[in-house]
Amino acid sequence: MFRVLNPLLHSELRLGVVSLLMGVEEADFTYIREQTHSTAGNLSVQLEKLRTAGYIEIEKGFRGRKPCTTCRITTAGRAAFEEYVEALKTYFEKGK
Amino acid sequence: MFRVLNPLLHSELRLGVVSLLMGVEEADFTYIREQTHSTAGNLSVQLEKLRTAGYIEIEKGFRGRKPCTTCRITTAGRAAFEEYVEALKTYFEKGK
DNA sequence: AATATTTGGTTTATAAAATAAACTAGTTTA
DNA sequence: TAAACTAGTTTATTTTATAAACCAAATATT
Repeated sequence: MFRVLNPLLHSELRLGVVSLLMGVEEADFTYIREQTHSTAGNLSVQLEKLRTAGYIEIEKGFRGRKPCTTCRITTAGRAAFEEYVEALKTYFEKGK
Repeated sequence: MFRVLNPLLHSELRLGVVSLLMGVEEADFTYIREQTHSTAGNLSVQLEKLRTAGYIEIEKGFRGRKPCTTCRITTAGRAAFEEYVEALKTYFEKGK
């Protein structure tokens, strides 16, 4: 009846990050922090978890002379997100 | 962009319970435990949280001579569930 | 008829997660 | 050049979820 919800995605912030990255080529740390209304500390921790899981890639570079961390979703990340959506549906569809 | 997800509902087990109760008049403890594949201890704790929040009603009675705890969703519970669904959509709709 | 087992849970303890606070390194501004 | 800001990381704290231990009553077993 109810499918298991991938705990890595079933977190408000990580879900926001992945959802955001699903819609763009890439996004940098500051932009993600703004869009998700998260603190830098929390975001840093959650991005690292997503990276460890292989759901995103993190590239540390520079924009001008300032450091700039860029994130991109991976194929595995996309698949996990889509699977999560399917699992969630079991909580909202009538009966089944 | 991303709406806040009610933390009381953003929990796999509590979401399962509420989702289940949305579709039925009432359900007893054992049935809910089976359907959600949860342990009695965990379910007991989570039901109490939902009750405290006013999302469900819990009635302790007897079926024959055995105790039987029956749960029902409240109007507030329904509203919270529907609001949660709307909030979730912001994580899955393109752009917006 | 005593004793073991099962039912239907609750309470308490532990593990895991999210979040916040403190800190670092370098940069820009006054 | 000192203060304040940017862009984060690391560590500590709080919260949450989950599991383990427990309890009372009912039923089944020898």
